[in-house]
Amino acid sequence: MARWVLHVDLDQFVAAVELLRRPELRGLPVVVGGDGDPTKRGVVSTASYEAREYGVHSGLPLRTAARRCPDAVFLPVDREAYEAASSEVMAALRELDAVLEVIGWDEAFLAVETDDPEEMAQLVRRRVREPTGLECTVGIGRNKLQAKLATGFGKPGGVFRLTGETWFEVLGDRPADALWGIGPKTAKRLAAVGLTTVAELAAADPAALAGIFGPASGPWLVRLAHGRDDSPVTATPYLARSRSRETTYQHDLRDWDEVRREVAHLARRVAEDVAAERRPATRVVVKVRYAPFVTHTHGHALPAPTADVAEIERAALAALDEFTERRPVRLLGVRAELPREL
DNA sequence: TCTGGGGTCCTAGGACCC
DNA sequence: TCTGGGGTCCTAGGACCC
Repeated sequence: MARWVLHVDLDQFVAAVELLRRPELRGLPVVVGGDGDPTKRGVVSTASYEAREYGVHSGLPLRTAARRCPDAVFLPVDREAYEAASSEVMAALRELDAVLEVIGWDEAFLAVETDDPEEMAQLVRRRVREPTGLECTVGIGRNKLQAKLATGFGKPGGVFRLTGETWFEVLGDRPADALWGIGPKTAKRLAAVGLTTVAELAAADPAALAGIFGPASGPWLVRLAHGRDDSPVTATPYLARSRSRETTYQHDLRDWDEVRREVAHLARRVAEDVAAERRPATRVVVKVRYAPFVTHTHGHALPAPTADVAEIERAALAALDEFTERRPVRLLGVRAELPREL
């Protein structure tokens, strides 16, 4: 029997959960994001396939979505509902004879031993659909990278296999940012040195790219373009490296006393989250996004690791004091870093 | 009328030490 | 008379992902 990696990805997950409890919306353009009011600051969390026809997609400002698709039904984000649905899906996947690595609300890898991965993928789709009513796509690969990329070609509701034998045939002529980990900025820098497609990046000299992108990132980009990935599928429980809270205000804050109160409030919420982890924070960082969307951070290591609310609040306010520009503020955030071990 | 919230990892530059 | 070189830690910022 051969080793395969399956990547399971729920189709339009957030919208699908909403459609389950509002079947009357099926077939309509549905947009989930913010508090459901498309005149406010916020972005699209997930758009139904019908809404995507209008150019509405995740990350799009709600106001833009409303302009592109005025007839869409806008719904507020309901985290708890999605977390509950996600738990159901992951529980169903855990029933399978495979190593399960959960990588998000709506995504997971499975390491399986089988001679018929397509049959296994269809089994996965049934095992998810039966208890939850949710559809998913399954990508098949020899490693996580191949499986993850395969999923995109199987959507929606399909199964797709991508291996070393078909990698360049499927992806060679695609733009570099089709790869998992290459975004618009890196794609642009690659294009500037004449590397536009996956095949071109794969043929590039790792040492030359190390000079441009750094000693780890340069060679990694070339490995990525070859579809190489030796990271294991691991069921090891996830240990958070940080906990953070941030808020974009509907109206910019101009009063710095209010900014201080908001940072204190965010710090207390972070401290509660940290305490719930039963691990101390080692560092506290404050983020300020000014009205023109310019973002800065200041932070310090704590004198000693602590989960104490008052100490974390004090550290956050001390970090805030390092911001000397008192211009209108659009967003405030507080992040606590946690030790890697424990 | 712009651009959420919660994360991870990498890089670069300066401090500091031997 | 010219001030090396390497390692590591800390901090800020950037990029990316879901």
